[in-house]
Amino acid sequence: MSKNTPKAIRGTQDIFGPDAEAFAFVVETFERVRKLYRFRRAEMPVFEKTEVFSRAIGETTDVVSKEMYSFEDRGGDSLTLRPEFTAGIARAYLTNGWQQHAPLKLATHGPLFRYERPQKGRYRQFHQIDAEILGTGEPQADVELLAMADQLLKELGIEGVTLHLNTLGDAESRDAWRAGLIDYFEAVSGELSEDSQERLHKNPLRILDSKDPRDKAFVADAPKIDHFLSEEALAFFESVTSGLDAAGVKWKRAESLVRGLDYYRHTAFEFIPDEGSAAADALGSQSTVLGGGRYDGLMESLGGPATPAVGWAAGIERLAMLVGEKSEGPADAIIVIEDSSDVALVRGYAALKSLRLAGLSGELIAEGSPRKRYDKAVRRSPNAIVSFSENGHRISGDETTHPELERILGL
RNA sequence: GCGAUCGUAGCUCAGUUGGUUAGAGCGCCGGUUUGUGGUACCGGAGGUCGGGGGUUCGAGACCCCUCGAUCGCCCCA
Repeated sequence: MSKNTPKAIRGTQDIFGPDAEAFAFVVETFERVRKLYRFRRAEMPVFEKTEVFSRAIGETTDVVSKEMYSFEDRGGDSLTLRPEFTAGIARAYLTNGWQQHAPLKLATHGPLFRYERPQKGRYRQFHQIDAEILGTGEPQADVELLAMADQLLKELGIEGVTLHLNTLGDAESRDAWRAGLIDYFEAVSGELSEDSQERLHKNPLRILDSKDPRDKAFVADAPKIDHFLSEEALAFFESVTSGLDAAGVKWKRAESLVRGLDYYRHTAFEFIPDEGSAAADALGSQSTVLGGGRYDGLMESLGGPATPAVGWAAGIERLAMLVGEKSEGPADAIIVIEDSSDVALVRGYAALKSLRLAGLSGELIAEGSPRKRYDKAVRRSPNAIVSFSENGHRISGDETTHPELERILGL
């Protein structure tokens, strides 16, 4: 490689080979499962006005305050490469009048951008699959969404991952809990980690998540959300959990699970690898594989009418790390031209076309030393090899398929 | 933003306390061999050792800067 060749941008990836196959497998499985649950496809722009994200996600969040790819376009507007799906979907819902379809089940996937330090399972351009149910505040929407997530992980063959579930309550419950936590941690603030002293006023809920042993000592006795839950919020959560039980979705209560973005209310959840599992090992410290929750206040922050909604997103790269080796699979047939005659090549082209019209996959090997072409074909391990020379053809591979192949190729 | 480890052919890696012209395997290209066959042998192309500066008679190796990768912290999917 010349030193003149530009390098890829930090934190971006060129995905190829088994990794690309695993990536495609995740997306294809998501597409299949999403149809089973009757979620409709939507495509949103990759960039939006910056305020779409800053207003929806919250100015003080890390995502908005230091991780966005923002730039000014030629017209002087501040635009931002989407750091997540939900805000853009909410904007689309409002600006297109999708209220008429409520409750609306949407699915999408694509690239997201966050200016973070790259790490295992974390990239600056990364990819997510995403599912949302917009315009309904019914707990059955939460159940439906989680049932789909659960089935998706099963269809991907991912094991050792558990649904961790919590409720943040409604806006009042959440605010009361937050105030309670501040009181509690303020009393011992001198003994908390530096990070948590920072978090105390910015985002006290985050302290509950801390990995620092100094914090953990106090987290166990910190006030629990359950004490602050209004009757309605409690009833909502109970109806979600009983729905999950009925739908056969296994879950685990995670009292200290919070979500980083300001818009979450009520249900919050993450699918996390079990400790010591192969999945935990494969993912490293970026362990949440799928996460989301209810965001009843989000639409209002974008100037829309109060519109309840739930959603989740999952990192395609992280899922791909868990699905195991995927390979391309063998070609149905490879056509080899075994000499340099024009006759053989012409017959090869014709055979290739017939093959593909019949719905079989295949390719042609007619380059390089004729003597070595057959070896090349063998190395690709196709189901069959059809070789042409000036005065004939030969088929190798599973003999029972030869008559069928000869019929298709007109031999 | 902070910390640790690491950058040598397309890939995986050797390269001794600093010492001539930097190596191997795989892959690629060609030749011979074989001829229902992932064979064997021979040959070839491909590197300003991530980049820049410094120390030295001499640097792939030592020092500084920089870029990148990997793994943690943070954050999150």
